[in-house]
Amino acid sequence: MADIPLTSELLSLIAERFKALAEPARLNILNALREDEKTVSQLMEETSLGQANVSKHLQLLHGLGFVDRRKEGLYVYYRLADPAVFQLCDIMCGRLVEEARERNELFSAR
Amino acid sequence: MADIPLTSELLSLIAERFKALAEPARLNILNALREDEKTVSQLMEETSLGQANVSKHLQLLHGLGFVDRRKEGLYVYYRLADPAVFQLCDIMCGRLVEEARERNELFSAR
DNA sequence: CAACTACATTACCATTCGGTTGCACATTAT
DNA sequence: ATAATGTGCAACCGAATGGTAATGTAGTTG
Repeated sequence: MADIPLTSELLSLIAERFKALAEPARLNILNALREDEKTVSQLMEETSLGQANVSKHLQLLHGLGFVDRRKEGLYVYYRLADPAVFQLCDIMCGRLVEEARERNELFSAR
Repeated sequence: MADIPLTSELLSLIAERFKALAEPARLNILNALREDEKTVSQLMEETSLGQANVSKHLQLLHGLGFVDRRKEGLYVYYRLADPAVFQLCDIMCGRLVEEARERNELFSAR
């Protein structure tokens, strides 16, 4: 983990970032943004979440630098700012995907 | 993120694993286990956490497969079971470490 | 101007979660 | 057997968190 002392402050900062990804709703939003930048309304449709809910999650992700925004007229477009997110998910899946694939419980027929 | 459909169930499973790392106390424990396997008592000393607290965190980490245990006499030795944890932290640090290094706020003099 | 739309913000509620206390269980020592 | 030690576990409490409803705000349209 680099050659840097893991002070309790640094551990808290790392934990804070993990916490942002520790929520299905936010992972869902980030995954929707993987394809393209999207407005809050579009994200509401794709994720089936309420407006205030999506907005709140986006504020959190924006505050931590996971997403950027761009206002255009009446709409606000959000886009990924940290592609490492999916690298993290891939690693996190790892054995998870293996197990799931074997059990064939979570995926549609392939 | 692999070529696998991200069902809501899978998103929940991924989020659950991120949540395990979204806590300074657990990151502290995992980091202590990086050097070597250790007993609950040793982990209590290194992390300055209460006994029941350490035990509870270890149960959670064990349930998700992040750590393994080995009972020897009166002691229980815990060890890392998923080295990917630190790979995740490294990535998660990324820009975080950069920013911190520049501000020189979080690290002792180097 | 007023009406409408897209989004942000606040307040509130229900749930979750980290930490502690107390107790139970297993193992070792006397 | 009794005492002492290491650990697990249930119950509880206060704080944090996700979701929602209501309200505010900026920008557009008529």
